[in-house]
Amino acid sequence: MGVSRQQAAENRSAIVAAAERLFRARGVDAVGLAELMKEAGFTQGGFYNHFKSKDALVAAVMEKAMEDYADSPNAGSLAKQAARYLSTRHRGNIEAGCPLSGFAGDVPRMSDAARASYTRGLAAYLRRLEAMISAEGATAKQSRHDAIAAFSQMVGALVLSRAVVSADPAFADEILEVGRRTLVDRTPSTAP
Amino acid sequence: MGVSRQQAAENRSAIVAAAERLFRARGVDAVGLAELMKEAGFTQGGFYNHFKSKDALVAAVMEKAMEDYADSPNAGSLAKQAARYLSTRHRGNIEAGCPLSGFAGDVPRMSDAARASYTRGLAAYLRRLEAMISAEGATAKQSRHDAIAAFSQMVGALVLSRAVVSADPAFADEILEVGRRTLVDRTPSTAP
DNA sequence: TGTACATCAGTGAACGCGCGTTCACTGATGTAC
DNA sequence: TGTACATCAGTGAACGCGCGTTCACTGATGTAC
Repeated sequence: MGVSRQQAAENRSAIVAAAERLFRARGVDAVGLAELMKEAGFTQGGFYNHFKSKDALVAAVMEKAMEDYADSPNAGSLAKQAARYLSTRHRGNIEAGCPLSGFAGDVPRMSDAARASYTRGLAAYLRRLEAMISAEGATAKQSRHDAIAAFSQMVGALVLSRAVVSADPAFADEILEVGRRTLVDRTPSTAP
Repeated sequence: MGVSRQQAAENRSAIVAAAERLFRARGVDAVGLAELMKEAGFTQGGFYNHFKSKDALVAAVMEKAMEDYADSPNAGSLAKQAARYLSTRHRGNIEAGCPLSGFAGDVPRMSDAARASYTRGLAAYLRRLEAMISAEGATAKQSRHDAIAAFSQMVGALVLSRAVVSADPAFADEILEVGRRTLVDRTPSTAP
């Protein structure tokens, strides 16, 4: 068709963005390239002008998701972050929510490149939580410990709540509620 | 071939068992019926003598996984249960480990029947944890809260550790280690 | 207890379909002179 | 600045393949008498 280099780069981004949405909502294997390209506004054949395989796209999606998430704004305090993370709104928004929980279950089955991106993304996010906890007065070591513990709690509660929400919404809400209470009311970093 | 009813029932169980292993290791979509039936020791065509569709098999797998897990032995105390749950051994054994974490990420995309089984299985497992916490002296309400919080922590830590273990094993170990410390050294149910 | 027949779990080939990937072709963009 | 040509992102049809599912057939099991 003849398209400027800038336009081509934008088109590539559109493919990655469409793929991220579809992959998160339905899983990588359940989304075909034809559907994906159509969703992004192109025909099937153009895919290989941008990626050498579907696997390469998956890696690009993970890279992009982690990059975007690193640029997302902080809530201000760990308690506020947890309250937002463990909201029904976030639970319902798997397509655009935290990719660390959205992709967590699928990552072990992805390519080396995708897993490496995920791992870097998780490390970066934990550093953000650490910084927030540090700023609230904890030691470095304690901050790291608390960040990992708090995020495990957040991811576990979100994933479990999502797993049961359609079959038992009240149960799903209870899981989020307990998570919020645990993280918000926690004794602030004073354990030995 | 002509096979007794008991033999047929055993064969069905073999199919479900093979499916559970393969589905957990590679995901439902990545496993074909031909491969699955071969793994169970049969030819492809026989599948539909036992299940009306692949979806029905998935539901049967979930039902069976939850039933088996309900029958698995307790570790004795919450601390011991957590130590076992957050071991590198359990992390490496996704095929036979806790199905609540093994399937957690995939459940939202499964059929109503599979999601209902999962939800019942989670509720049952939490009741077991509650009973253990109760026995350690907590009130009923506090036990429920603690069970949900502890299990969220366990699932989150295990899922995250599995996600990063291949790219950064030390990081993965750290996540498990923090989870164990948090659950084992926790103040025992004395918060308001 | 013995015989005749219905049942149904097994086999293995075939079905249509959508998958990931390849291909020949188009034509505006970008470069060389 | 203008012309000639190479580049390459796009199209859309086609490739082989493995998918879930269906089918006709087999023959030991289980039932009826």
